Amino acid sequence: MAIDHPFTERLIAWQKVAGRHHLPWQKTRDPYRIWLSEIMLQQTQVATVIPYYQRFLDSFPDVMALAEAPIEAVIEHWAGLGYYARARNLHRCAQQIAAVHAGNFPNSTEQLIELAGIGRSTAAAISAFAFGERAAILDGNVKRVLCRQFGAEGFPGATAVDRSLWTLAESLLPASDIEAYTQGLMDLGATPGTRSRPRCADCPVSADCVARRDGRQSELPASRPRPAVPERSATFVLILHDGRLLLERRPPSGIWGGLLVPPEGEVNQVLANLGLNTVSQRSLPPLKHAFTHFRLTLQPVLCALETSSAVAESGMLWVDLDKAAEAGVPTPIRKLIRQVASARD
DNA sequence: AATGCGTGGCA
DNA sequence: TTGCCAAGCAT
Repeated sequence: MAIDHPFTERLIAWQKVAGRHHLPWQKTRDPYRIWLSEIMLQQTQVATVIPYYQRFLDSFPDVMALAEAPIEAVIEHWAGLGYYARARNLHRCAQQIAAVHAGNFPNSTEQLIELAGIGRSTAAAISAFAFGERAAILDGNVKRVLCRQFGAEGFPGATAVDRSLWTLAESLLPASDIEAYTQGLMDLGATPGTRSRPRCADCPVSADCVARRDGRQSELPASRPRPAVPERSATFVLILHDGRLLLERRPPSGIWGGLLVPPEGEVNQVLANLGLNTVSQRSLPPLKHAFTHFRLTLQPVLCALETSSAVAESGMLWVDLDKAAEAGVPTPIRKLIRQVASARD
């Protein structure tokens, strides 16, 4: 006979004495009631579900009553609970059970998962609680518990991480006591193993917890990666004349609001707008700069003016190249100016 | 494989 | 105030 993992043993023992035993859907092995609770509890907290669960059972006491009810009545009972596809699938599932299974819930995860609205985790929860089947759940609570306990890295929403967590969840299943084990996982995530400020002193598996050992409770599980920031590029025209650089002041709001920057835009367009003629134009190496919400590649172009065209437009000013870096310019512009200044020396 | 789906609680 | 996310699933 296989020996359970220490995590599994401790969790089962803890659930029996310290776990939840009086939730409305725990007083039964009726698969209908367990199924209803599992669907309502998808992405929804226990306290929110309880009143809906009781009203729903009052109106639809068994799967046949639900199957025969009009969809409008089902939706009406679901209103306010959110994720309304769950209600439509619930009704469809009841009708599938009525038609295909003669009104009796199938008693294996394999068959349950074929039904509308029942995925891998919900099928496992139903078959564990209603039929004592040895099957692994993996909901948000369990992911959090496993990531912390075993130090699993990566965002659990990513496919590869999800796969490895399922494998881990399967490997931890107990030889017996699947009900207490499954409920214990949920209870652990709900009570001591909360997302923020977990109460490790009350946790039955904190002694072996990798996150606690390393003080990384707040880092595990990893949060959703920030959406890729947009990439932008912009040409900045560095116009030099008599050892001075032409700058313009940005509008008060927006990026670099109120700061001085060289004119931005396509080179010849910028020069034409300013009524300037150049004797030379030279592209400098591009410079990357990261903002919070986008990344900018600055493409500097160095221009030398014909003397006769050295006339500044309004809103623009000439700044000594040696002083320009300190004249209230943003960091990447300061870098550019320093490069240009040192290249002239 | 990445998104959309509802609502409420929390920091 | 805003962002994050919860007993996930379907597409």
